[in-house]
Amino acid sequence: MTDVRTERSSAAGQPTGKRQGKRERLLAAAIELLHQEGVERTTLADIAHRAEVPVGGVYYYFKTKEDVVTAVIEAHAAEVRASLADIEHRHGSPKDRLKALVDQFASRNELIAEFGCPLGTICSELDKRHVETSPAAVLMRLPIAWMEEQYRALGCDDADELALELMAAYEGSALLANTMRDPSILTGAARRINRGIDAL
Amino acid sequence: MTDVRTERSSAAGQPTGKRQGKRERLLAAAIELLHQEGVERTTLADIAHRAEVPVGGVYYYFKTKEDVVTAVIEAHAAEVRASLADIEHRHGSPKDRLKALVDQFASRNELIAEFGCPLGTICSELDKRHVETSPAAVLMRLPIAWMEEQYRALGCDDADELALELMAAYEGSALLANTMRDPSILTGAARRINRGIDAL
DNA sequence: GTCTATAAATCGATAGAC
DNA sequence: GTCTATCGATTTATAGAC
Repeated sequence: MTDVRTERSSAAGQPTGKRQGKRERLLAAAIELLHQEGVERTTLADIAHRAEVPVGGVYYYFKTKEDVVTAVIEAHAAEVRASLADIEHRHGSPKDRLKALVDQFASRNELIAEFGCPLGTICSELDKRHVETSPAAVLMRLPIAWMEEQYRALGCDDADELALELMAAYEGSALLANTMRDPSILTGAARRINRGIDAL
Repeated sequence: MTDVRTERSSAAGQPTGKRQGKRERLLAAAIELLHQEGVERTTLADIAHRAEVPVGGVYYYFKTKEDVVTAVIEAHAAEVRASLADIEHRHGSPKDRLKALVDQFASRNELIAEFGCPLGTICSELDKRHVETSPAAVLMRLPIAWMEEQYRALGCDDADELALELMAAYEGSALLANTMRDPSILTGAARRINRGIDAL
């Protein structure tokens, strides 16, 4: 639906200097499809087709489907880390930083009402593959640990609980907004969360 | 793992009087597996095997896999309705009723940390089947509408928002508890929610 | 190094035996 | 009415051609 072309013709550190952005296209397609269609319902053929890459050719860039999932998780983690670093760079006070994160959440309300939170849905789905430690759990811990830092900088003793509460409020609202297909559930949640931050 | 045998040898309104509890066993197995393994990962063979019914025999009791899913949703809805009716019967005041619901949530913390909220996970997963109105959305609306009634009886103008907030806090905490495999996230959430109800 | 053709396995569903 | 045997479609993965 949306055009996610992060093309960069023959750049980056590939061994041979003869690569177009095929791996990047496959990864971008996988990120979209795993979010919109779900991990289990997305086939490698779907990914290859959206990336405009030959169907069997996926296995040249990824060993297995689980490798694709791992790459998607790492891409999400990199994006979250970059977002948090950007917020830290743009805002000095912990309160402003927390509210900037809430604002950033709010900028994707329509997408989340349609397909759910990218982090939340993938965590929920990957939990069903009973691996010891879910590889998606790191995605959740990134923003939570960061929020805990901010709350701690504000002098809150229960910084860990406040961070969990904020994330839970957001993820729960994302689930309800997605289930009811109603983005306004997320705007209401953002308003309440911001009010709580101001009242600290 | 847990024994869900709602056996009732040849009862209920079947056309012929010659039915053991096979359909009931299949439904009970489906309820468990859809929760623990997920909708997409659960096969009809898995369900038949857990119900100790011949593999192909599922199709005598259910037309298609989607029919099984529909039956599971309806079973969940019936259970939720029964729980809410029971709470209304046992408690007179809206505050006590809301807190009784939170207590009931809390009684399943370990199960939820292991497999997620049965309602939340099925809503999240079924949303990926882009049907107009998700059949699982009714599951979410049942407790939300009921909570809204209680808040309205307490004289809250923003009863709808309070109900959404409570449900979101619970579902978000369930997702985090499941992702981190930590039931204490749910006990912390329940404590906060109860505090909010008392402060009304 | 890249991709086509195909193997191997799995799953939903059906036809028909008992 | 109940269930066995099997079909057809799909999907992951590989072997090997170019």
